[in-house]
Amino acid sequence: MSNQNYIENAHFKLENFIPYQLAVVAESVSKAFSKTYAKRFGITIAQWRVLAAVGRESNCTASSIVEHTAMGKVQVSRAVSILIDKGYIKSRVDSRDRRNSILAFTNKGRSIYIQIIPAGITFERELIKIFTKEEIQQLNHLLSKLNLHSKKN
Amino acid sequence: MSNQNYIENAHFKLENFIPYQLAVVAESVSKAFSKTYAKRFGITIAQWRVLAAVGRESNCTASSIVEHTAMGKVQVSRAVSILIDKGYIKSRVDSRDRRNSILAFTNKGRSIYIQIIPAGITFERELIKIFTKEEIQQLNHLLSKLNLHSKKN
DNA sequence: ATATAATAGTTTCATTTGTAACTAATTTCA
DNA sequence: TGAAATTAGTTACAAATGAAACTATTATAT
Repeated sequence: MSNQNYIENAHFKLENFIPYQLAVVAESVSKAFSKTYAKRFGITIAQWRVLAAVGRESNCTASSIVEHTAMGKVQVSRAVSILIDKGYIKSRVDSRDRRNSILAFTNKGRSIYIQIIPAGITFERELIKIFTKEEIQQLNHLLSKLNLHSKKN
Repeated sequence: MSNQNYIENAHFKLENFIPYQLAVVAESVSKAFSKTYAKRFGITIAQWRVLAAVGRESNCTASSIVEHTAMGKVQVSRAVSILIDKGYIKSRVDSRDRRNSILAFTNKGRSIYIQIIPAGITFERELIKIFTKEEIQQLNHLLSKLNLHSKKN
């Protein structure tokens, strides 16, 4: 089939195009997910991720969050400063390397963390209810494979 | 396992969380894809989608693009007006319903369309080279299933 | 030692985006 | 008919984003 035929016969369909499908699915999942906490806790996706990272590794630095979250350092910096304003996390200077800020939950932050993570897991569980066990394994496998190979961009 | 344990043992890992994985993969694929045409043709992802939609159905309206592209009407409107400025598409008023603008390629637009679509297909082919035939079928199946169910948000 | 480079994080500024309000044209239906 | 509602598309404004420049601190190398 020649390229020209894409004009004559309109063979190319966006909705079957994998990069497009991925983008659309990811966006609608993200939106649906953020609805589960945006209003309730007044946080954004970026802030959710930062909370998850701090929960995983307490007393971490912003840099380590950058590593664990696929967010840029600007985005992390802004999310952190908003979370500090909201009273969810606190920051102190690392005395051994005064460039580092060490981040940790406040009590308030810990208390929303333990609500937010189970809610996320519930969301995920609901999301993958449409799949069989086999399909879930497939999805995990395909996503991590894609992830590995799309990183080197 | 109690919720509290997410604090103590840091069990929750963002990188295994499906909504997160989806978002990250989709973003890096999108970025890698846009690199294949952004500089060369000076267009954005939104504009790429509009071109694809016009190529599929010549003399379409902005509304039909909204239907086919999972873009909002504001986004389509802006992409269309930029593509008109760039001389890739032209717009005329529908005489039967003067609310509609009917969109079509200019010669210049048609000529980049027939470059851009094969380039997209090449990108997709490269992307899925990491998969077996079976995995590609699985990916298609999983994405359309996810798409179906995440639409009702 | 000290100049240079590298790292952590923040801020600035320009661009992009999303929501809501808007104009214009058409349809509905009393 | 003609007032109210709907639809197509645009615009205005505020918020989010990204790139690059910036400050402060530490590491490197001569």
